Amino acid sequence: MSAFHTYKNPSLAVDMVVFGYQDNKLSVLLLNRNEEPFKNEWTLPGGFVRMEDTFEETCTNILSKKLGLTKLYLEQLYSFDETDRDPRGRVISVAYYSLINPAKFKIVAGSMANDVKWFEVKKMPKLAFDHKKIFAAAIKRLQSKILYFPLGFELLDDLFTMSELHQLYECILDTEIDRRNFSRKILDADFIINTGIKREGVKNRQPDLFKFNKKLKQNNFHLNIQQQ
Amino acid sequence: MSAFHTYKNPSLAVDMVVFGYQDNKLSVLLLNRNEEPFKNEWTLPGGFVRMEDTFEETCTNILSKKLGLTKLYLEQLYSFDETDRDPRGRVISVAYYSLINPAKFKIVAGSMANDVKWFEVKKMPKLAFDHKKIFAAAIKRLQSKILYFPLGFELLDDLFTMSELHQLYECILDTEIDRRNFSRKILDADFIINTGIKREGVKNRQPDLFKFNKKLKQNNFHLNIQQQ
DNA sequence: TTAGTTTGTGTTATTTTGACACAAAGGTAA
DNA sequence: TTACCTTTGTGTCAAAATAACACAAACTAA
Repeated sequence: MSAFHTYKNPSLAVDMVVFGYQDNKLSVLLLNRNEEPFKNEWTLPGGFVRMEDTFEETCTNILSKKLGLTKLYLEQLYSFDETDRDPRGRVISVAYYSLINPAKFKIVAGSMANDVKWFEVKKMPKLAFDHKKIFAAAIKRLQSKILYFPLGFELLDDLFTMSELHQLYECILDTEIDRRNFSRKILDADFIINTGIKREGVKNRQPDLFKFNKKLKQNNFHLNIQQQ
Repeated sequence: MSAFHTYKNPSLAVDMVVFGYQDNKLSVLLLNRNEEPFKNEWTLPGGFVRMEDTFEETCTNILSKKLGLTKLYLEQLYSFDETDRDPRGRVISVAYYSLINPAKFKIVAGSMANDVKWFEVKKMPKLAFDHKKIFAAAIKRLQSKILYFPLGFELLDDLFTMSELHQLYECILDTEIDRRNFSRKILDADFIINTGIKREGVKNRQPDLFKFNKKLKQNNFHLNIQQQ
């Protein structure tokens, strides 16, 4: 195409909605900006995409180098393209969301921010740019995807009890789920049945722990939980 | 962010999977390129995003100016970012898919292509770039979304019979669906019940035509059709 | 008219779901 | 240890959803 070099290109960035689960609450990691625009306001972690990096590489670099987070579940969410979404000029944002177990990491505010903090999804502050919209899309995706894909395990320890999983689902879906019916649905799910996931007792913990094999994630299941 | 102007930005393009339904077959619109790279090979329609245009504006411009298609259903699919996906250099592709009723338009090959043709999804030629991957993602999205959102109507005339709709679903999902159970599910769907969609006889056509009001699209429903 | 096809309605067995009873197991405090 | 409470596992059952199919009415084509 002859026009290949005649266009000026929009800038390209990634923004990430990093979910963590602690104390039976779902939280999101936010940075307090130390530069204009939106200085001292809260934003999603993000950064520009370099010519030689893929989106995932960009995400991984930002999270690992600046926040110390590695080996995360990452999934592309949507690309946000409104022409006025960044006051500095035209910036496309490719949004990703990530699920992490906060117990496994120490979050460190790098040079890019005054502060880094977990905010419960029900107590979010005002967000800079169009990040409120990105956050809303991420919550919606998480809520719908967890019904047919075992996302929840990313947020828990490798070993967890059925009731921990149950509470996680109630928290994410923001609804009550009958404990006994939930348990049966999980145990009937293909990814448990087909792969022989183990249940075992572990010292000093309750006797019904699941041992979760990360390889099981690929198997689909469907919970069909009714929203209240 | 001080780095705002120090990055060289990847080029940004949109590519579109335009679905049409004719003769009880689902087809996709492809262009035959008249320039290198991939000269004389088939590709999805697409083009570069200008600084002042959103993705949807870019899509609309390409489809209307070059192919004569207007007022289309458009939905963002995914953004493809592999660094080597375009031999000319780094090009991000934001993929959209579109549903049109081919009977309403005359497709014209503009200056950008040798030829424009509908290809049945089961008889696709080799595609240039990574467009095979984009096409596969679009089919998958269409198949899953049609189960809970009334997408199918975009592909039919404003008036259509129940059996036309039934055949469309069988075709898209590539499975057999019991005619009588399907009919009941459609009639029980919220978007029919809540809005009082009309059924009426029309001269010279079968007496069970639906009159489809475009405003109804917003209402969700769930068909829960079993894949064979 | 007749034969064949398409379409609308009804029936039924099976499966899935939601709600809940109850017992077993584990923890805690005396 | 016992008594009591909490947590967890299994079972039951009614209601709802689903899949399969019978049959009659309407239409088409000859």
